[in-house]
Amino acid sequence: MRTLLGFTSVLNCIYGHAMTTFSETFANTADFKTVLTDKTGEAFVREGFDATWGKVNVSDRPDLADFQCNGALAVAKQAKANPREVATKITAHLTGDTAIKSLEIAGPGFLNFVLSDSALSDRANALSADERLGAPVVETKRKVIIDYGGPNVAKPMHVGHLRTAVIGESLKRIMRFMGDEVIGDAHFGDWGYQMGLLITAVSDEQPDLPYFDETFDGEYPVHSPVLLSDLERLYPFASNKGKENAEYRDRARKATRELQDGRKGYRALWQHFVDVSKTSLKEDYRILGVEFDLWNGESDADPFVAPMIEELKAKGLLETDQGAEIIRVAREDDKAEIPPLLVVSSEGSAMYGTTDLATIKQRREEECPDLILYAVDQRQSNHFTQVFRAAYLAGYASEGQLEHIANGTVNGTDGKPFKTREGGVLKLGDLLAQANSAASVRLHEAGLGKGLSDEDFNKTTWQIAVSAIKFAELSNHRLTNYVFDLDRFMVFEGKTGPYLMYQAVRMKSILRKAVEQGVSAGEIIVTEAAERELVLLLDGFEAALKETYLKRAPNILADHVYRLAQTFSKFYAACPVLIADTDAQKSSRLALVKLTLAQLEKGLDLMGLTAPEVM
RNA sequence: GGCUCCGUAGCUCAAUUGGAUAGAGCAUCCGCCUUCUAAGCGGACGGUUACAGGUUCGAUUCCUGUCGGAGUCGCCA
Repeated sequence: MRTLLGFTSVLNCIYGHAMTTFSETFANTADFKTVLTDKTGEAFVREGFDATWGKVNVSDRPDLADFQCNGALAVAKQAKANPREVATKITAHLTGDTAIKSLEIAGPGFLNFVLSDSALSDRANALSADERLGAPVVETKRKVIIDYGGPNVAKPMHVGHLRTAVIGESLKRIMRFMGDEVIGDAHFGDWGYQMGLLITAVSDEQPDLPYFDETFDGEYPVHSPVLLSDLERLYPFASNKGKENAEYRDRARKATRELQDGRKGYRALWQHFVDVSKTSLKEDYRILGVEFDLWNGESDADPFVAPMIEELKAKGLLETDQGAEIIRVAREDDKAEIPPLLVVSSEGSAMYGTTDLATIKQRREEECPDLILYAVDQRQSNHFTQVFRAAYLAGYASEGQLEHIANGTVNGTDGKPFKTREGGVLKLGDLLAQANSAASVRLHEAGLGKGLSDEDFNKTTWQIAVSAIKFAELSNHRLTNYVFDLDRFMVFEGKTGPYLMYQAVRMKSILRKAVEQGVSAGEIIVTEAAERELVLLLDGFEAALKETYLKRAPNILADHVYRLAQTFSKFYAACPVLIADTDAQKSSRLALVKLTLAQLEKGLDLMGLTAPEVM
């Protein structure tokens, strides 16, 4: 379910900046990787090679170096030269830099950079002073709509809905933080045949309601005649009956049509369905920390369908085929056969793709986005190919402005699509409650949270529970068909959300104690190995965010955040802060803790998580 | 059958334009709480990256094929 809309064209959008596609580049780049890349690139240029060969990466041999450049190998291959000789010439241009403690040629021609402690100290202090904690900003701000969620009326959310909600929310936060203007749209599934099914089911169960009396001209009741539980019960019932019983199906279709044609009682009843469902959905999303800017539904797109069809006709894009109106979207070089987009079915109704296409038109006219991302299951990839091509043909967007951010499926521990042990669907709300209960038990077992009020204790367990679920989700690449194993997520040991929470809590604890003891943060002076490692990690925030942004892959951010927490934990064990030998060391390490906490909390926030004060 | 995605340690997952010794967590084993929270830290064990070829100085990564899994292929969404 995706939405639609569209009235008349808004000229300044159609002919304005939205037709421009931006290259995705970033502004402030002060991390070691970039600085070293610039320097090394310059060295390559001075040897007559392209600067791009100077790309420096974090070393994958931390025992040998902090950073490395593989460019000499590649350029030598192209120039048919000896890689070690090339590397020698490059290093000659890089001597005399005090930031570089050592630069060595290793193996077949790798350049190994080791940075000086003072360079690390300087960088750490700069990060401390940077309110963005080293995060990059996009060079050109764009307006982005992210379409994620896709919840439906009468269908409770389940684990499958977690994927798009959690990934979409994270991408929204990341892009927004990096400077884009981002609108999150829930794209509520509130229209179509399923609504007709519900109306039919309610009319059979409660035929005396005024909604079904066409002669009724009074005020319809304010309160809904159905509860959420009724909808959840009626929908599967009606859906099955519609499949088995042709007469029932026809009644539901008729109801659908009448609803869409504006039959008053049906509209009023439908509004109750929408309100009841939305209230429940919003509660689930609230717990998950997912916030939409728009709750546009498919119904909001409905008024735009008819004008759009006229427009498509006028443009000569529509073709009648087997009684339906279609747009052909196949291309010469297609490997797979891409079927045409069905705009009007042979029964005269709007289809899934119709709604989506109209939604693109609506968004263009109402929001004029530079980019629309669809965080939707990969199984709909054909659908989006069709819709996107149709949109390009219709001029509702230009090539590259529409992207399907596909995700894999969520499986159970048996490798099949997730089901409860009883074989049923586990409702998201129940799942969250289970996780919360597990967190509560764990906290009690550990004898923690005793000093907390009931309210704070409850808040803490939810933060831990949600972190377990969301981090498990986000640490997988979005295309992975991952196994959802709540028991494993709830163990709270190792690479889990609660681990991240725990490290944040330890940092906060140190900060509180520092205040008590009158220790204040000062200049960071890096000396210990654990400090070096931590600063290098902090420096990597920028690169991790860039990568996450370009690939629309929050697992890269999740990995950075985890490694940051892990590296801090190592530092925590190796480098006492408040009981360090000297005051300067205390101040330095305290500043490092503050910086680490700030970046960790920012990273958590970008994943839609918040750490408690105590756990 | 066509097309898409996937196949990495016993399990769940990573791997930055093709780079050095393929990394984490869990599980198993060994250490570490009279210093800031042990939901922690250190270490060990664990791999023919499904298989067979090809390109390359170098392949988990690119190409071809085989096997295995998932998905999808116009009037559902």
